[in-house]
Amino acid sequence: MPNAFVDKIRSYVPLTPEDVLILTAACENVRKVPARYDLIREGDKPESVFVVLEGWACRYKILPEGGRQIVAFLIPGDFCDMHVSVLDEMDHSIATLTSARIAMISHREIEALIDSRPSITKAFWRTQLVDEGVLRAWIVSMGRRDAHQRVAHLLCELYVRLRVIGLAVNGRCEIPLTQIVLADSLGLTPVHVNRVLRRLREAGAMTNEGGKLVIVNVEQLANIAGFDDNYLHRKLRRVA
Amino acid sequence: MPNAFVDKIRSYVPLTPEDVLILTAACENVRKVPARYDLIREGDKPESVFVVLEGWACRYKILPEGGRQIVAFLIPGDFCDMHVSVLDEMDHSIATLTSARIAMISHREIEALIDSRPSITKAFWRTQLVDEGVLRAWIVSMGRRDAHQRVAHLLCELYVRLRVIGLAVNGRCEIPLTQIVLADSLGLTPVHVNRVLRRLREAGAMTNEGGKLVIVNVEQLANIAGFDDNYLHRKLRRVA
DNA sequence: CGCGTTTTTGAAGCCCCTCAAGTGTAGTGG
DNA sequence: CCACTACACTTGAGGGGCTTCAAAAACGCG
Repeated sequence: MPNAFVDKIRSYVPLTPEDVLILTAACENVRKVPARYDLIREGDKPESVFVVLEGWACRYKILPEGGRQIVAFLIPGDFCDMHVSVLDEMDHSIATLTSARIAMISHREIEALIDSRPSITKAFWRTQLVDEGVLRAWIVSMGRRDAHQRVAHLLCELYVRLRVIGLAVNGRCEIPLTQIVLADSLGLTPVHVNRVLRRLREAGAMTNEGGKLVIVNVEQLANIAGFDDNYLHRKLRRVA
Repeated sequence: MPNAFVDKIRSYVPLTPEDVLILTAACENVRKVPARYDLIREGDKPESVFVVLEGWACRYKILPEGGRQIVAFLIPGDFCDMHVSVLDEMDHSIATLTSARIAMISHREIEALIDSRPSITKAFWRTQLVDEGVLRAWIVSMGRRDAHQRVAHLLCELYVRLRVIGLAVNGRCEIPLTQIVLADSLGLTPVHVNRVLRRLREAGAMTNEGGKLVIVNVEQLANIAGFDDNYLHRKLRRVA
C-alpha cells in the first residue's frame, strides 16, 4: 500500500526495510476529512503531528479585519511541526483544501523516531530546512515580483513539489486550487488572479480543465517567474 | 562577560551552570566584521553556524533583475541553521548590516551539543519554531497589510525581540536600519518608506535620532499594525 | 572640508484594488 | 428532468496606493 509520507522521507534519505515498517506503522491512525475542514486552529494546543497522505491542505492566518493569508500549501507526504509540542499554542491554523486522508502521529511516537532512527531524523531536518526555504521564497515573491511573476512562481514551486511525489509528468500536472485560494496565498485579489490566469492561458502555459488548474508548460512559467529551483533542493528538470 | 547567545538560550529554557560554560566555550571563535559584509553567499557550502553576538545582520536574496529582498533580520543572540549541513548549499545569503561580532561554531560542536544537552536541544527547537513563525508573519504582512501597517508591524516585531535581549525599555528602543534596508525587507521602495515614516513620526510613534530610527511608542505602532505578539511566543507588554 | 550615501520632497503614471453585474457549473430537492 | 441554490469564474469601469523618475538637502565619515 503506497504511503506518501514514506515516499517523501525516502526521497531525502535511503531507508532500510525496517525504517519503512516503522514509518508505515506510525501512520496507522488515519482520518478521512472533507474539504475546508480545520485540522487545528490558531490558539489551540497541538496534540499530535499531522501528515497529509492524500489531498491538499494549507496553513493560514486570519487578520483582525477578516482577510485570510495562506502561508503554506501542504501536499501528500507533507507533515507539520514535529517539534511543535515545545510551544504552548499554535500561531496559525491548518485546514484542508480538498477532501483528504490525514495521519495523526503522537508526539511520543515522533520523539521515539527521532531518538532511535538517525537517518529518519536527518530527513526530518532536511524537510524542515526546505520548508523554511519555501517560506523565504514566498517572501521574495511577495516583496519583489509582480502579479504575473508571482502566480507563475507559485505554479513552478507546486510543479516541482508535485513531481517529486509522482503527481507531475512531462511538464504537466493538475492543481486543485480555486482562484480565491490562489489569491489568498499570493496577496492578490481573486479578480486580479483571474486576469493573470487568463493571460497565462492565452500564452499557452496552462489550462483550466474541469475546475482544476492544469500546468502544461513549466518551462514557460519558469521563464516568466524567473524561477530558480535551488531553494527546494530539487531540480525542476530531472537530471539525466 | 555577557554573551547574547547564552542569554537567548536561557530565555527559552533554564540552564545549569555547566550548560552555560559549554555554550560560552562554543562561542570562543569570534570574528569582528564590518557593516555590509557577506558572511556567506547563496550557493556556498556552509561550513559552520553563525551566531550574532553584537550588531545586526540579515538574510537576503538577490533577484535576476538586481533587486534585493531581505527575508530575516538577525539581532544579538540569533543564530542560523544549526542543521544546515544536511543540505548541499545555501539558498540565500547572509550579510551584516552594522559592524558586528560573530561567533562561528563548527557543525561538530553543534551536534555534540544536541547529542549531549537535552535542554539546549529543546531551546534550539523553540528558536527554530519561532523563526518560522516570524517568516509566516512576514508573509501575512506582505500579503494583506498596507504600507503603514507593514512598517508598524515590523517595528513591533523588532521591538519585542529587542526587549527580550534587554535592548528596549519602556516602549522605547533604537533600530539601526536605513530606509533602504527597511524598503528591501518590506517589499516597498525607499521613497515610500520615507513617506510612511514621516507620518509615523508626525503621529508621535517614533523619531529619527542620529541616523537611527527610535521607537518611542510601541502601543501606538501595535494599534496601527494590528500587531498580535503570539507568533513570537513572547509578550509585547511584560506581564506583571 | 569634501564626497558618498541617505533622506526628503514633488510630479506623473501604472499596477492592482474596489465595486458591480453577469455567466458558468455542480449539487440538491421537488 | 428541471428549478433552485451556492459558489466560483469572468469581465468592465473607475479609483487609489505605491512606483518611477528626478533633484535637492542633510548627514556622516575619512
